[in-house]
Amino acid sequence: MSKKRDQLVETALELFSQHGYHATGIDKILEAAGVAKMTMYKHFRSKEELILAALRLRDERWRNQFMRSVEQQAKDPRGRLMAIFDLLGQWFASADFCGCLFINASAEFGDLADPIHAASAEHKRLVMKYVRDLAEQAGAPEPGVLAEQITLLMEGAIVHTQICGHDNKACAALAAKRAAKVLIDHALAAAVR
Amino acid sequence: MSKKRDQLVETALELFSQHGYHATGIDKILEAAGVAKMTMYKHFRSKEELILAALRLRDERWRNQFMRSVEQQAKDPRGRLMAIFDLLGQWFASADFCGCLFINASAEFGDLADPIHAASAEHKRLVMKYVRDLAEQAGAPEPGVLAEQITLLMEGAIVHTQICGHDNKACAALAAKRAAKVLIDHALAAAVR
DNA sequence: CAACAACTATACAGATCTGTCTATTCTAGT
DNA sequence: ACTAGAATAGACAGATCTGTATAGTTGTTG
Repeated sequence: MSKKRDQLVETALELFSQHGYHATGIDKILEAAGVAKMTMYKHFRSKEELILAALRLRDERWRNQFMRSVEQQAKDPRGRLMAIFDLLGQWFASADFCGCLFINASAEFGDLADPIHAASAEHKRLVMKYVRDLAEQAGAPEPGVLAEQITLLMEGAIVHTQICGHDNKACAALAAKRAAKVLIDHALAAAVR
Repeated sequence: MSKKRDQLVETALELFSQHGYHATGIDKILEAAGVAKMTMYKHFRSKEELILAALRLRDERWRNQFMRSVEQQAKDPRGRLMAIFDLLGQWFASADFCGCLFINASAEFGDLADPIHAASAEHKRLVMKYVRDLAEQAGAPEPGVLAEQITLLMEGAIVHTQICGHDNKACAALAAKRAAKVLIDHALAAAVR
């Protein structure tokens, strides 16, 4: 489509990740992207729309990479559920880890009716649905419950790492993985019975 | 101490909870608290110091109430670990639930060196230490590991509820509780062996 | 070349933000 | 009742924010 538009969304994504949404002014994004202000307002009606566009891009990219990595890391559903936490560990260890953009967005835009908050909720819903599908394939008798438990561990690990730092190499991811193993084994053992 | 100072911190706490830190201007706080601007700047050098004071108050109150409730809800350490999630459920169901102020602060002030971020990290450290003590009393062979797992579930439940809403009565708290039960039983079973 | 769309630079409006200054009033302790 | 400290209102500076308006510059395509 438009090259300038892509540059804008890309730059916005980076700056929002690093400094948050309110703290990142339009002018900073424009300067970093090398785009004139009027060009931006041709593409986006407001800052809110730019945020939403950035979140859409992030959601698409993150989920695609997440699902692709999970599926190439293990072939069986149970292994894939476990692989989730290895991927989190890699993510946490990356230099540009700034936490989850959607969790951060929900923190800044707390109103449930806010479109930005709604976009975050939708992202989490989609991630959880994917985990649920894996749990179902693995034969969990209550895939929804297992998926929610695993999702809680994921979100907890993300937040904990963001707050307490990721010096201790993916510590939270390891703890989450151990916990997930117990929960998965427990759920699948109940299935066999 | 100073009545006006207390009003300021109290009001700041409420507004920061509802609208976030950057989005809440000094003027809004002053108006809501019924305090003049110069009075505030007599007590606090800057907005950052007001935020830190609000977080200190919150940390003290939240942890005190949390520990008191946990300890009166159950007498044995294992029951207390489980009781954590009943308390979370009550918290989530309260009308003024806005997520965890410290998680939200870390989202807005992402820099680990930021004093506000550091205050959040310290709060989480203290909460986890308390959980660790409970795990130790319960006889967990690796109390640090169990504490981290439980903490991850707590933070996950908080974030998930904030993002996805708490209509479905403390749903995330229930899922977390079920997961915690499995993890605790697993840890303590290993201890007996 | 001509025409049309995309983009740019720059100034601007109007609001809001943090923090300062001054001059006045309230209030509590001796 | 007097005085010192606390709090007040309100204006102000200077920065920054979102969004608009204008006029000029590219670049592509027929």
